[in-house]
Amino acid sequence: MFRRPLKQWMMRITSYAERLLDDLDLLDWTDSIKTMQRNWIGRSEGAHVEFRVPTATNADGEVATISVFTTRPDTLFGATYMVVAPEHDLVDNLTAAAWPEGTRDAWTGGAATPAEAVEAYRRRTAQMSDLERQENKDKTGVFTGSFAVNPVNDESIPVFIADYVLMGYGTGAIMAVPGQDERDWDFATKFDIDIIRTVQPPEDFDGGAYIGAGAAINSGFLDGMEIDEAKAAIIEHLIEIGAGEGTVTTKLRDWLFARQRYWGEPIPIVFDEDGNARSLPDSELPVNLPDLIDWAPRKLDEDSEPEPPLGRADGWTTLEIDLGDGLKTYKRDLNTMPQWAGSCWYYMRYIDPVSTEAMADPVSEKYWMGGDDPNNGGVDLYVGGVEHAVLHLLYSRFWHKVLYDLGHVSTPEPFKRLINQGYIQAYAFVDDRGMYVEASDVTETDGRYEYEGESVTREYGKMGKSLKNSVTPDDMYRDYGADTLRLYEMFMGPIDQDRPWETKSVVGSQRLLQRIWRNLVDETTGDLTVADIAVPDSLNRALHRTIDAVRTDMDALSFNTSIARITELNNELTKLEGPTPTVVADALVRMISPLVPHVAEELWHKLGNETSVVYADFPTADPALLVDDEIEIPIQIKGKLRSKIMVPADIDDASLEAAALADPRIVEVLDGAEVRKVIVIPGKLVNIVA
RNA sequence: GCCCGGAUGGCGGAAUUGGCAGACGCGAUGGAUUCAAAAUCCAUUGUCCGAAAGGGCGUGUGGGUUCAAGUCCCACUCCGGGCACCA
Repeated sequence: MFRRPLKQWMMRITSYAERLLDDLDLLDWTDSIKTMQRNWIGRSEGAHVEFRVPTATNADGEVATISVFTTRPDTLFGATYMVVAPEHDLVDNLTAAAWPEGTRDAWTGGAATPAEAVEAYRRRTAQMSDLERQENKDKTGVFTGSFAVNPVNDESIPVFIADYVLMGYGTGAIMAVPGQDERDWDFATKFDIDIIRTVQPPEDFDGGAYIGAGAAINSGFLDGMEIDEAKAAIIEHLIEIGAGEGTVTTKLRDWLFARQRYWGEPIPIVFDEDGNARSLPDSELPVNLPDLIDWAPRKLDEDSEPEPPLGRADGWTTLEIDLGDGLKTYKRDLNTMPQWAGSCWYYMRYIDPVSTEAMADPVSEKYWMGGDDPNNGGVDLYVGGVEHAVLHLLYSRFWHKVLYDLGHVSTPEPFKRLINQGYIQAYAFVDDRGMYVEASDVTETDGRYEYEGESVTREYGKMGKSLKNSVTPDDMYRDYGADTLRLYEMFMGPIDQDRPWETKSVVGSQRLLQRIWRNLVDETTGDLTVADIAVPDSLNRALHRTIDAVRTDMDALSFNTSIARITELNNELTKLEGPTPTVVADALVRMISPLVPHVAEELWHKLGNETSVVYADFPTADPALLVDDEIEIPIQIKGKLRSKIMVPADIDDASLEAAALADPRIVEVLDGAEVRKVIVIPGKLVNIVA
């Protein structure tokens, strides 16, 4: 195995970073997903600062300058060394011919010259995987032999290379301020570099780097300023002396959009004999994958040019075409697109799956995406797992914004409302070596768990191979049917909450369906037990309260409480003597049809309907039946419930207070005590302070 | 380490703006039905004291605000998820 840098296609998502951040405000998403996206984009404000290295030159032969990004320009006076990433372009230029006089042994990595030290360190870094680099937080590095000049005080400070500075973030180089940065503190301590505090820590502070608030010290004209003030002042100064400016950086990197795989959309680019990329005309699109029998990559050694699987497609890798300057032979790009290429905009095609001219007909697009109010448009409801929080949902937003800028879609955002359904989690079991064991083979006796005779401890987490705790719903489907499975899953709890897969109470969902069935159908004969009779008043009120509640709850995707309300209504039917009134049966079946489509459909047809229940409207509550003439009001004394009274629903506050104070139970409890205050919440309660 | 989310009976969970904690279901207990059982139906079920009426306590822990706190504020604990040398 060896690592090889490749030249590949990138999408410049970073140029959309600000808009991806700002437009989160347009979205009806949870704060946690928005936060994850914000953190992923990782916007931070700071400054660029230029450090001259008088002894080195850049590629143009001018005096080399190292540009750094910092969020703490106010600490510039405390910069006692610099670090550039080992992969940084300037490293070769910065590497001095010999160790300067007085170079400490620890800085040289044991090498005779800076060039040798740098070479050895870079080789070591290149051999480490990114993972190893992240895991090993011990600071390492070597001195380049060069010194940079701190632009604010002309101090000479040593320049190191070290792998704790990442090429992919900021400028790939830092000014190190050990007094105010923990990583720099660790490095400076290990390599015996000066530490100058530039923020006054509190008196009781006895730690290393101090990153809290405080007044500037040892910082010339900044002394005494608080951090924000100092930042503004130093940036102004840097601009004046031409050594820097305020700037914004993001963690978000450009998006690597090429894969060296067979399965994927081929990239519609060809190369001429000089290696210039040319895009293919519409008439050549789409570029289809060639048939390949063997798509394993060719065997390579360290010196050969890497080649993706499509390189094996003889007869496809080149084509003859006239791209405006005569018939010529071109080489195709052999990379394919990542899976995101499709998932970023697939939803657009649902709008119009038949158009051969466009992604979607613009009129349909505008209608379905709500483009009449662009800032409020997008897919009405997108339900998906939280695992898509930062990749799919960010790429997709970016892609959609590009289409928006090109005028192909009418809204700046693809998904208006997003719901993340919770994970179904499961218990996992660990043996005494700390290894996970197959959860399905664990047995429980009296709250203790055993696996192959050994005692194991129970944990809890996301289902998957690593925890060996996956279960499938197949058994439940086989034993109870699809409707019961659906109903149970929705009844288990709020849609967005993680919860354990626990199957003991599924029988309750099955019972509900059976009880609904028996309230409408005679089990022995299969005949309807529904009659076109008047609905008793109390049942009618219960029906309309249920309709009202279920409508509200379903709108809120609160299926568990919807089901509870339906259960209550059905319990009323169970208590009812005689047949079920038709209007109740009709409304009940309409209400359950989104939850249990198969059972509902069958009942719907038994009720005499010819067309499918999916075309039936959801029932509507009669507002007149939602209000009662008399209501029950709880009466508290000093916040404790002491009695309840029935009063007319439209009672005024004074009468309610009088009724409460006249209640025999209250009179008894008060026992003549002085009433200091009475709080009346109309229609809710009365609280007496005595 | 940092950022999100969560904690309510034996269990899953319910509770618009602070306003009757425990809806609905599971489990459990008792009863009806049955030769018997399953299934079904009815009743009880936070906990402690009490025969009952009724009362004390009670939403992870400790404080606070309020007539009133699961809900608001402060400080923690534990659990789940994400990110992580990001300057």
